[in-house]
Amino acid sequence: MRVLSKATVYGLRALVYMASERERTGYVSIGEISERLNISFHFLTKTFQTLTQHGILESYRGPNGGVALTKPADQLFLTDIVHVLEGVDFFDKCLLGLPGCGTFAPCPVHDFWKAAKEAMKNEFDNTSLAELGEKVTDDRFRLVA
Amino acid sequence: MRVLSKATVYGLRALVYMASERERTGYVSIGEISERLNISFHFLTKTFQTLTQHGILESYRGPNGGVALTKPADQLFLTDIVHVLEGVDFFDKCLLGLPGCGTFAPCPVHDFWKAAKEAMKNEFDNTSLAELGEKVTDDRFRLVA
DNA sequence: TAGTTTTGGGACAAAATTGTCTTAAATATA
DNA sequence: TATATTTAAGACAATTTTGTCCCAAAACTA
Repeated sequence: MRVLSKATVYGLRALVYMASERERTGYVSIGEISERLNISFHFLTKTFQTLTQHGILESYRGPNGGVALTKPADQLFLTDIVHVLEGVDFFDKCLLGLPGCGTFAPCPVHDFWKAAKEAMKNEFDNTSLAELGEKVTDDRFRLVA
Repeated sequence: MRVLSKATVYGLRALVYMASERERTGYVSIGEISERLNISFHFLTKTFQTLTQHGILESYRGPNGGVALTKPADQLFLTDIVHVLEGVDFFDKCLLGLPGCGTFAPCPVHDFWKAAKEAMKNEFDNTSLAELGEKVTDDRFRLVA
């Protein structure tokens, strides 16, 4: 049951890593993140560029440059990231791929799937990067194989 | 939120179509299904071949040949199909893609995701092709754009 | 100013998924 | 037996996703 593309998975892991570095101030370099999390530097860079373009991150070039969250981590939610990286229709797709599947013209699994999506969206709406970062900092949860 | 590959989506739609043809006896040709559901004939054929190889369908060649469910539609569940087309580890994957993510070494979203997967699996375990086929027969639900 | 570090952006390659086509094998019918 | 119908199987192409590489632009440091 694969729900997120690799680009999104890497982006999320990287953002949670940033959020987990609580006390730290200033920019974090993409090189550091990619090393720590074992993610391809260039691939992550591209994902981060779209996050920057969409206001999730701000970046700064040069020595001591890098990226930083534009808001405190407790104000950035999974839904925000997923909307940018997977599209705003992420929680709005038919399980059987039918375009325009809805209450008026539903597929046979519409009712169940609608509920499942809502539960998922609810969780994503209420889970912040800060919350996930803390779990990593407290060391009971991991971000890397 | 895309969960199933196109191969699985097409396969499922086709199977539900077969189940929806209640009174019918004998084989249904792949050509008929692909026409009715607007699915590429050759692509569907390949998916059906793997379903045949895994005992979900039986096939018969020649005039009046086609495919048929190996069991009554009320004894075939979504989980059966998904296990064949997506793999038996379908309900067992980490949202963040970490290999071996589990209670002992969880990712930060493990608890939520585990529950979500269980809910999903529970629904798939208990939804039969017959149930979905009926919904289509009764005409309140659709399988095609 | 020159050199180093870092992101930005594009070209490009590899791999996986999706889709098309051709031929063979099995079966029925005339 | 010859022909038509249907699935089986594999080659192949197109598309999307994933991954790599190179060079430019921005910023710091000496």
